[in-house]
Parts: sequence; structure tokens; C-alpha cells
Amino acid sequence: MAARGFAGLTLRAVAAELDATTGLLTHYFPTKQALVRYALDLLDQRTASRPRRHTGAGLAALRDALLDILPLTPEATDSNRIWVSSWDTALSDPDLSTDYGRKYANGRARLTERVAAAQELGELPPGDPARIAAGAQSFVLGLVVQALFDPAAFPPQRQVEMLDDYLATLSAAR
Amino acid sequence: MAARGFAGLTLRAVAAELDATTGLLTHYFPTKQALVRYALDLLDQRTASRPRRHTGAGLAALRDALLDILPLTPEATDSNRIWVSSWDTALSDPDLSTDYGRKYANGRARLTERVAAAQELGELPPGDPARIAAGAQSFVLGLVVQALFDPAAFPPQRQVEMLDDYLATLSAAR
DNA sequence: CCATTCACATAACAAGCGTTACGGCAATGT
DNA sequence: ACATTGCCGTAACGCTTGTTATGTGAATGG
Repeated sequence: MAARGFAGLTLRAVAAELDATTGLLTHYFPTKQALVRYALDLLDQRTASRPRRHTGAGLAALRDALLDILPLTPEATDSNRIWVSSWDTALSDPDLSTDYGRKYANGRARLTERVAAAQELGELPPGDPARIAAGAQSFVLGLVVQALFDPAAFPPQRQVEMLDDYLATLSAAR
Repeated sequence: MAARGFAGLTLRAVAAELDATTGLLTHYFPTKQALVRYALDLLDQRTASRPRRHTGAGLAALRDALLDILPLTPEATDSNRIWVSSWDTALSDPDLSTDYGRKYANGRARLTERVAAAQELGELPPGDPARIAAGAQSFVLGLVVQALFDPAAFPPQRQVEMLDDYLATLSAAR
């Protein structure tokens, strides 16, 4: 799956992957678009329900949430690879596109809560928490992309360092 | 081109776009991969040679470079859309993938110069300029993605505000 | 215990893909 | 003016794609 990209995702390839035939797939999904939609929802749901870090409250909780996104493990790298690859398909399909927009908005909303909590604790300076959350999401998202294209330049340790740098400047500014 | 995504980029579609046939394309490009490679290089080169902002030195120059990346105009949005869509293809092809990694490394190198210059002027606190540049690139890259999926939530003005917020926290931290 | 339904494999289909072969027409050089 | 070269349109090829139709064996239910 992660090998040939989203463009190489064919019904027969999927069928072969789970030792079945196209008959099974067409039996459960009326069309390929439905299958893709389901697969993407599954990916989203699976990454949402996987074991999360939880090392503390406030700023530490925000850091946990952001670390959970980064490709720090091979599995997380694969997930991110599929995820980034799906952007091509998503941008081509208006419905999927708005769907993605909503998912990212949800992600920002969850981050916003943690930003606000960190502000309560005085770990982050005041300011619109939604805006700070959007900035943090941007930072992590871009770091994901760069790490995928140049893993050697962005090993896990470096990613964590960069995130911590970012959070440090965020909390130092006032 | 920007309409049907990178997956829908077919020889016949390209030929139709420039009122020609597949014969012309196969005459100039031995294979489709060569055509794609050329197109991506062209996109990279074109965005590199387009008119750039130049409002000042130091931190202002860094801000200019980052603003040049963001989808603040319809044309820049189209370019970014194609660019993001191409990531699927790029991640599937190891050669293209390392090529992209190199391009981003070059981008970071250019940003690094500006970061260093801003540090010289005392507009940015000391610290490894390469790391700061990588962070800035991450931030902008992620902002591009979010803006593409949710243009309503990230209008040009908001993008600029977010970038300025980021640069402000960067320069305020010490 | 038989009839019915369901799950799925098999196979075929048209459409679209990248690629190749070929032919004509215009430019070029002598 | 004629031969030659090369640009590029036309058309075909083989292959893969998503989708559909049909068959078959197992499960289900009365």
C-alpha cells in the first residue's frame, strides 16, 4: 500500500492484499470511490483510537498531542505516507476536500483545548488559543512532510528537538 | 491540470490542453515519466524565477521569502495545489523522492542565509540558523496544506497574520 | 431436508492508459 | 528541382482499469 502510492491503489491490488478477488470488493462497495472513502475514514479513525501519549497536563499534553502526529516510528511513517499521498485524491474531489478540511478543523479544535489549558496554567502566554493551535498544527504538518521526503535530515530525535524548540519559543514569548 | 489532480494527468489530456496529439509528446519525451519529471522541474524553476517580494533586509527578507511560498493569490494557490498533488507521485518514486528532498534542502539553505542575516542585525536571537530555517519552512509548508484544504478558514490575511505571529514569537524569544 | 438466500469467485466487458508503428507534409540542403 | 530529413498527426497495439454479469457452494430457515 505505502509502496506504490495512492495512484497505484487498484481494486485487484487491494483484493490480492487480503487474498480475495474483486468480487468481494464489488460486493461490499458499490464503487471504488466508496472503497477509498471508507479506507480513508478507517485510517483517520484508527489513528484517532491508537494508544496516545499522556505524560502530563497543560503544555505537556499539547506536546503529547503533537508528538503523536509526527513520523517518529516506522508505523507512524507509513501512516503519514499514506495520508500525504491521499491529498492528491482529496484535492481532486470537492466532497473529500471539504471532508478533509473538517477533519483538520477538528484537530485544531482539540489542540485549542490543550493550548487553553496550558494558558490557564501560565505555561503559555495569553492570545487567541485557536490561532496558536492553528500555528502549531501548521508547524507539525510541515515537519511531517519534510521528514517524509528527507528522513536522514529529520530523524526522530531531530523532529522532537524542533518541536521542543517551537514550543519553547511559544512559551517564552510574551 | 489543477482540476483533476495529478492522477488524472494523462498524455491525451496534456496534448489536448496544448491543442496537439500524443504524437508530439512521444516525439519529445521517450516516456511519460520523463514528461512528468520535466513538468515538475519546470514548475520548480518557474516558481523560482517568478517576481519575488523584496521589501527589506534581515527579518523582512526572511518574511518576504516565506510570503512568496504561501497561497495568497489564485495563481499561487494553483501552483501549490499541483505541488501538493505531486507528492503522491514523488513519494512513490525513490528517485523523485530524493530529488524533492534535495529541493527542500536547497530551500532551507536559502532560508538559512536570511535567518543568519537577521541574526547579524540582532532581529533574531542567536541559535543554529539552519534549525530555525527548517522550523520556518515547516511552519509555512503546513500552513500551505491547511490553507489548500480550508481556504475559508485561512484567507490570505489570516495566513499573513499567522506568519507574522510566528516571526514575532521567533524574534521575541531569547 | 429441501428451498432460498447470501457470499464470493470467475469471467467477461468497454473504456482508457502508455507506447509503438507508420505515413504524409513541410522544411532543408545541394 | 529534387532528394532527404525530421516533425508530428493518425491509428493501432497490448495491457490494465473499474464495473457488471453469471455461476457456485455454503449457510440459513421453515
